[in-house]
Amino acid sequence: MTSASSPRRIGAVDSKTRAQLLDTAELLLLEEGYAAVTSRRVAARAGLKPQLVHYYFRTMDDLFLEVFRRRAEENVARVERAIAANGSLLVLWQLNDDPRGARFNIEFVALANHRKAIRTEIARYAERFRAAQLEAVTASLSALGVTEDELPPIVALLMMTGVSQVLALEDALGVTAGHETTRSFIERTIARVDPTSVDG
Amino acid sequence: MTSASSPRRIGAVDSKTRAQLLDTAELLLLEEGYAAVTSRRVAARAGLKPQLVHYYFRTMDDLFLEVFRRRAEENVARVERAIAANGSLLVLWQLNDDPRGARFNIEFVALANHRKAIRTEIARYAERFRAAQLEAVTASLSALGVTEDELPPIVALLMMTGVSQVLALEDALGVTAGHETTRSFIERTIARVDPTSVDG
DNA sequence: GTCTATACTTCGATAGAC
DNA sequence: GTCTATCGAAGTATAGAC
Repeated sequence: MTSASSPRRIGAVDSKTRAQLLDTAELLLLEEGYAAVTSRRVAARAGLKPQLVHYYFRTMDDLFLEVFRRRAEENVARVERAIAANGSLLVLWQLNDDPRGARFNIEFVALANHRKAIRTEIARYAERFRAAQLEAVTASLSALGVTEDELPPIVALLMMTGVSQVLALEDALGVTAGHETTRSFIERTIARVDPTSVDG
Repeated sequence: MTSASSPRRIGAVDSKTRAQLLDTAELLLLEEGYAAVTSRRVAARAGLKPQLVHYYFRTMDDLFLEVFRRRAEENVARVERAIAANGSLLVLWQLNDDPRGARFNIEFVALANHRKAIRTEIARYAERFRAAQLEAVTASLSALGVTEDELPPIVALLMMTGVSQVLALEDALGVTAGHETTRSFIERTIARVDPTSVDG
């Protein structure tokens, strides 16, 4: 499905150079924010010519979408794998408590506010990711005898997601007061309600 | 203190036009993200000439900092006022559960990642804001007989902050599944532990 | 697949007239 | 305080040679 409308040539998706550009774009995104991801800067950082960016990606939006999709697919897969192996609350928390992933999210949410074409894609992923995690949280809480009334799974999940986002976000600013207290409290609480959780 | 080093003229801080530029910059920031806040676009949206932006703000960083400071001061003041009047958990939650404020935060955290000169200022504010709220949460929980062991105030605060951030962030993407459940659960829980809380 | 060359746009910032 | 005029840098994107 090589999009017939445009006469322009586009490089193969399995190209090594293409992958390199995606890696560099992601690096730049995390280090300096989405606004630093320009064709010139990505190319310079990768030691390539700027025109190659446009050879592999028709527009910069295409590049952003590919950077996003690649990591998003990996994240969903990682969560599903972890859940299949051990869907405990502790594992879910540890998957969420990932500064790099959280910063990635922040950048793309901000980018979605700037480039509307990207918003839909991110929203779709957010729903998929949410559903996968919700299933695991629901199963966990149910197995532990926690009822919907006591703590709805979606609330537990949003809390987990929210706290880990804030921790990562503040980390990026250099504000870390109370972080250790919070992390250890959460881990202790999980260990208390779910004795089967084992730290890996 | 009119910064002697530069020969360049800078407009008065109490100028009406200056305030208008700040309003417009903030509007643009919320609607289209920080990358859309350029001198040309701010001016166009305000019905003014781009050069006026540089007349009132030496650099774009200065403009961003002023937009940030203005709202930050207001936020801190609002929280302090609310706490003085009624420092209940419910009021604190309602102050945090403000989509506009949360989106403002996201944009500036992302901006801080892009413009390092702005990072320090945001971090300083984050600490101030955190301290003001922490004081109120600590007092509230203590008055309710909740011990540090049961729930450290900083943990309660980070959870509140985190959840409201995630709700606002998802709202912006158009993802709202479970939001109502979460809001009502939090409000019910607060009402349960703190019967003095009265919805306003 | 990568290069040179290039068109066009938008940006930040400044000088100087009014 | 606002205007005209203007620079130089950086951005996206395309055409066509190799």
